[in-house]
Amino acid sequence: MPLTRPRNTPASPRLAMPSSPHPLQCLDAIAAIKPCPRRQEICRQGQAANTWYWVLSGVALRCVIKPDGRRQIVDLLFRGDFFGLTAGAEYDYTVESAAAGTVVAEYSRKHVEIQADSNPQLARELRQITFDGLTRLQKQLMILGRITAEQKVASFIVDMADRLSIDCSDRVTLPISRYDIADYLAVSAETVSRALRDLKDRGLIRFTGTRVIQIMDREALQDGEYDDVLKRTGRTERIPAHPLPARLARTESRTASAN
Amino acid sequence: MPLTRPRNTPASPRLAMPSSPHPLQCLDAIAAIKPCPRRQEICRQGQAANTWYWVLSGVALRCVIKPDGRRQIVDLLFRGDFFGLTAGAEYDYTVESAAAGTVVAEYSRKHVEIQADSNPQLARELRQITFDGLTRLQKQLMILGRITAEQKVASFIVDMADRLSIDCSDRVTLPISRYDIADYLAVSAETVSRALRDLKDRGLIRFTGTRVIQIMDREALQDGEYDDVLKRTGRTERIPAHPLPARLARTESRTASAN
DNA sequence: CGAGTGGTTGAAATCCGTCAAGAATAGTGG
DNA sequence: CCACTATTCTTGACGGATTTCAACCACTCG
Repeated sequence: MPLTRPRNTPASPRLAMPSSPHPLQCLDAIAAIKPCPRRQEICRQGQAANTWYWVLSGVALRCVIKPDGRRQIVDLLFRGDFFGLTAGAEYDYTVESAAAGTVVAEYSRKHVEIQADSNPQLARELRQITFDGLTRLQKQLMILGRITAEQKVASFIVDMADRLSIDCSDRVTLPISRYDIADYLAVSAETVSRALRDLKDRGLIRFTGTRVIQIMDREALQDGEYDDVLKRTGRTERIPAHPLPARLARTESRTASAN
Repeated sequence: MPLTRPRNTPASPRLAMPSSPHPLQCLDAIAAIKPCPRRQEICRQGQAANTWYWVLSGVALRCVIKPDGRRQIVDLLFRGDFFGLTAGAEYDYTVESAAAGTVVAEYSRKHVEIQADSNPQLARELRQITFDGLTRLQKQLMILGRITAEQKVASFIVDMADRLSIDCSDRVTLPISRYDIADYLAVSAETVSRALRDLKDRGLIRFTGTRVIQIMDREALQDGEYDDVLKRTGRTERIPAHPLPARLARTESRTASAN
């Protein structure tokens, strides 16, 4: 399968940023493009973990079913994010697309690893990719560690703005429903709704649409409560870190399509 | 400096390494051994991430200060675990020893990476190490995602038993204080104490010492919910409205604890 | 022995999940 | 373009769970 490369072609008109190729570019030849209808399972917990994925567009949810039967969303995946990498032989999570127009590239794990054995640069990129996943998980861990639901929701908004906004407009379109946000933050959907209202009433955010938020006071959102200066330390900024492809190009208006 | 290493380390419970001695063995030459007194900082958030660490013995806490000033412990590190691997150029967490007799091995990140460039096997091992870290974080995410504090504490106990018990005696010595457990589970120390008492009163665990626990009913500890009412009632799924993944059938019987 | 740490317990206020119902929105087919 | 329906989102009320503040106990160490 020849495969149209995501880089500078299909899914999105723009997304150039031709400076650096994307991490797995040398593997395009073995990749398969897979468009996913809304709510389709891409990989399932328990299956043999033979494929690695790269999100080309849209949104995907990495989730696990908790012992009490509820769903816990462990990671949100947007364009440029990878998933499918595991420690064991099987996936220990399920990934499903969360928006129409979601497209992923599939890479054979075995082939990638063989390639990596003879390509140190690729090996480094794989390491970097995994580190990025670690960073996302740790960030989420910090959000779940917040005490009040309002703080969780506030942190979530800021995080989404950081990941989805190209410009610094502090405007963000929530990529998932309130119910999914609830499963992501481990609170009830009703609580999410109430927290958003409270944040609005307190003037920290403003709504342009049901899912479109204008951040009015980013500081207060992050700090959660009173904004002492006690935690004055180099606000660890976003880490563009590794040569991610065009991930930051025009992500803003997504979700607009369909749904 | 050839160093003695904790052979049978089960960094990843499953595919341990029966074949190779330890992942970074070929790097012993560049490692430095560092004993850490209790409560000593091993690396600090914001510092240049130039060193990778391997825990030889004892306990270490990987933690971050939350915007509200509280400490959140994001990972517990025992013998055989690695830390210090980051996506960016700086550590985005602080690691401190949590028990007397903690010893770590220090590896120069640069040297390791150079080695890995010419040693595919090492590169794979580094990947595996990182995956193990991912697995730990996801597991912790699941624990934080539990609803009640009692479920969090119960899950924590089982997790500790899995990681620390050599035999399958279901007996475990908690490696950290109630306060640290609280920071790890994002609840108050008082709640941890009460949860432990409740678990004991319900017969799910038994205390041999303040920190020594005998697990009496592992099933009940993991599943979290107590016996009757709540669980049946077909309350398996809420929100019939939105397209939840249809699984979760798994709510059926589960004999009450007894004992 | 007194100070310090770690652990436990009680009481009050608050927060959140659950249940229930109603509004707003999007999608579909005519 | 409209009606119609399914989904998503919001709001209220209530009870239970957790945080907070406080005090008290056990143990260790100088």
